[in-house]
Amino acid sequence: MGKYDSLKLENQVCFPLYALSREVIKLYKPLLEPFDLTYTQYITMMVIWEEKKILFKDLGSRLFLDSGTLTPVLKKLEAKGLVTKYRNKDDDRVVTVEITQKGMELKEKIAKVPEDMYKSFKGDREKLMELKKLLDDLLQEDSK
Amino acid sequence: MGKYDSLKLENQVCFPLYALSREVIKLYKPLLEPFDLTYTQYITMMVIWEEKKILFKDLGSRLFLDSGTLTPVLKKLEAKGLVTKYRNKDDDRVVTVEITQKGMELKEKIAKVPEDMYKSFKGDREKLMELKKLLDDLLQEDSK
DNA sequence: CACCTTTTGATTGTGCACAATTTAATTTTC
DNA sequence: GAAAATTAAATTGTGCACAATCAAAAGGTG
Repeated sequence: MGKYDSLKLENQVCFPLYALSREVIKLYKPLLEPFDLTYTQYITMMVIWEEKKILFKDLGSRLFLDSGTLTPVLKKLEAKGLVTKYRNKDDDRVVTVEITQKGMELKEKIAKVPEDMYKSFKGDREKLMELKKLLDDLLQEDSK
Repeated sequence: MGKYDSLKLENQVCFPLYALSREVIKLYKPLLEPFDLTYTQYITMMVIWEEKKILFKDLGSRLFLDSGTLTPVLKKLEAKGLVTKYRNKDDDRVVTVEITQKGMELKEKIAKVPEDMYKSFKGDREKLMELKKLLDDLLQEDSK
């Protein structure tokens, strides 16, 4: 191995991670466009659909996103009428995010997106599950 | 499996891909800061270090980045004196990007970054190679 | 050769992503 | 219980990332 081989793009692990991530998000785009959601808005809604009501702080740690990213995303989701936000009565610093009726209705309509995404995948499904396991492991390792 | 389980964040493959990608880029930050490079600038330099001279178009396809991203990145690298750009004499549309002396010198100095990154990784190295293989496969599949 | 299509890179506008700072409120400490 | 430390979210500024558009140039077609 040459002196600078470790500086070659093809020898990086992070690069295909980064590139594939962006490529997959591009695949989501046409599926989410009919629902007027970006990918970040979509994964944010996923957590809110599951929890119905969640603290801003917890939402951030679930998504690995900080307030600088999440604040404007939630403002847009609120403007679309999908969620509401309010400050805690006991502790004014704490913000709770809650699903609205309209937000729940979107969940019904959008339920086919993961299915469509999965169907469009032509490769080996075993490998995909293997990949997910490796990623989840590393992500957990990192967040410790 | 419940009706909406496929809409749960934990069941997505793309999410850990996206989240881990960002986490790893964050790990690069303190390593690249002494060299005044962002992660995107770093991987761009990687290709230019390897090729010495490369067409703008080819650089974009290597990095999976379009001109809207790459143009300003290269402007910054040029402003730092690491690369030069010039238009082809025969075809004025075509831009060539070339490494400078200062750019080559940076390669020497930065050579320890991949090593440091690898050393800082505490997990299973076998798994990391397995991950890279899966990612490279899927990325190649996608770009076909 | 004039017209049409394609190619190439730059520009514009929107939406993250995150570090750093700020503001406000709460908790801890002495 | 006032000062100090901590916490939570918002704000600010920088840097991508990409779709859409544009402008210029090259190449193909009749």
